[in-house]
Amino acid sequence: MLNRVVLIGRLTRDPEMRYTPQGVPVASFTLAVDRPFSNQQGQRETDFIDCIAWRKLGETVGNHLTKGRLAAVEGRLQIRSYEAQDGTKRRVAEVVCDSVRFLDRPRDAQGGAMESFGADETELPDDLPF
Amino acid sequence: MLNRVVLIGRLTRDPEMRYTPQGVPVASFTLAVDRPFSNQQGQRETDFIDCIAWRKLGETVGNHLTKGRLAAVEGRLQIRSYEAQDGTKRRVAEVVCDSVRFLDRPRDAQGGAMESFGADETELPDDLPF
Amino acid sequence: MLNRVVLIGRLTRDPEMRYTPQGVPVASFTLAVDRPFSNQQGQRETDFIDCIAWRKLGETVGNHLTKGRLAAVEGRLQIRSYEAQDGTKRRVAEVVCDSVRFLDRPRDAQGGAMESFGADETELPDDLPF
Amino acid sequence: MLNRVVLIGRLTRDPEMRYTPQGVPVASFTLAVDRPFSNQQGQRETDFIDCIAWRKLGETVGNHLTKGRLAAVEGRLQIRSYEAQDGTKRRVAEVVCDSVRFLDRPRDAQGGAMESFGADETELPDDLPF
DNA sequence: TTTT
DNA sequence: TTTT
Repeated sequence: MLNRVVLIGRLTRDPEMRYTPQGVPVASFTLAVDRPFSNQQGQRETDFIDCIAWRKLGETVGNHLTKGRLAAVEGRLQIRSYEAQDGTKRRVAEVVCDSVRFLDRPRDAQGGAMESFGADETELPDDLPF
Repeated sequence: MLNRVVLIGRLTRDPEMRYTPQGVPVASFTLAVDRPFSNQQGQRETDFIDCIAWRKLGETVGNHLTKGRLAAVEGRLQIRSYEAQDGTKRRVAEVVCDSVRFLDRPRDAQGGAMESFGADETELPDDLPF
Repeated sequence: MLNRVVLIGRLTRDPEMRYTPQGVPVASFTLAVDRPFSNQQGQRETDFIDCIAWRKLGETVGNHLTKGRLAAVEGRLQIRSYEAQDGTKRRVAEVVCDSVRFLDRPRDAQGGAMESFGADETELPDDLPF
Repeated sequence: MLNRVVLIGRLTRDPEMRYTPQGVPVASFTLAVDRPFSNQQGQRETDFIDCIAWRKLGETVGNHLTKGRLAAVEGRLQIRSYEAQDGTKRRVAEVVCDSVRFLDRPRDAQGGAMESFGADETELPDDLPF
């Protein structure tokens, strides 16, 4: 019923772009998200979380995000089931992004504002000041 | 840049419907959200949080939610400034809803599924199973 | 850096309790979380999301939650890697709970308040009313 | 019952430190959070959201955050009611922080990791790798 | 492996 | 009262 994920982390590599047979773009990337605490050996651990972004948001991710960049992601956690080549059932967890914000390199050479993109970006404000 | 609020609480009264001059519906309601801890006097405290829902989501809220109902709200926290009658500046905080889920009365008399509404509800899935 | 998950769903079965060699309790359960949209075949899909709760929160979950119950979970998404019997690397995703709220059966026979438990539950308020 | 806020924004000024009569530190600051959409006049709007951090987290905020810094905040939305000098009831909204992450200046001169602080920071991991 |  |  409710499924909300918010992550801040760094891309482990450049996003991978794919296109459906219908030409719908989808970007895949992995965020390295440090855990808040050290483990019992005093080491900082990291979760490597797969993310996907569809359509315009996917294109924006593919065009602008690169390995090492810091990003904030909002989305929902999706569990996909599939059958592996050996016939066993496997499950894949990934965050389907509703929005992706770029948190480093806040200003580009032309002095433009920090890039920030949402799946539902539009010229119409979400609430009108009537 | 990122502004995400998730609340679960009960409506303190029936939602109030208004319409902009252009006829855009907007529902206002207040959620009573119990704090997780008791205060030093051993009393449970409650935050009364104002929420608004625009357009179709607003109509759904106005048509289905009533005083006392349990709801989960997702949205963003908005601070509006205005001038009071005495000329002083005031600020109002409210959560602009992206989605509202109804958490009690899970099945109606006809055995229908639990009602659940999102601002961006559509027949198109957010991610296509290609 | 930041890793926050909020879910509302129903338990697919009773929680499973385990204890570490040191006696630390941990409860495992799976939430069925309906997706907000129907897919292209007009079917409602569901994500089955594994959750774990440690220590006192785990005991509370084990003592009170049962198959079919509606719950709200807050936590962080953890990806664990392990080696399968066939020597291949596998990954498991699970939500490590910070808090679990029980959303149905809001009042018990004695008229007590809705049960609600957090990992950090305490008599000390998080912010003091000085 | 559930009250979760996640914000990313910039401090509008240096945090203000106070101490309760018992000596408990509390830091107050305001985050400027840009809205994702432009309004009908094509202007980007901003929400100015008051935040407070108690105890050790408050001290860390006071010691490290300054005007203009980019930060991610997790917490809960609290509505405080009080009586103004003219006898009218007023309400104040503020986010009580559970954790604050510093998002710019990711590495210090010594090459140390990005600073990141949580109210519940500890050497004990939240889940043990048993 | 799945809940309503 | 506001940040970039």
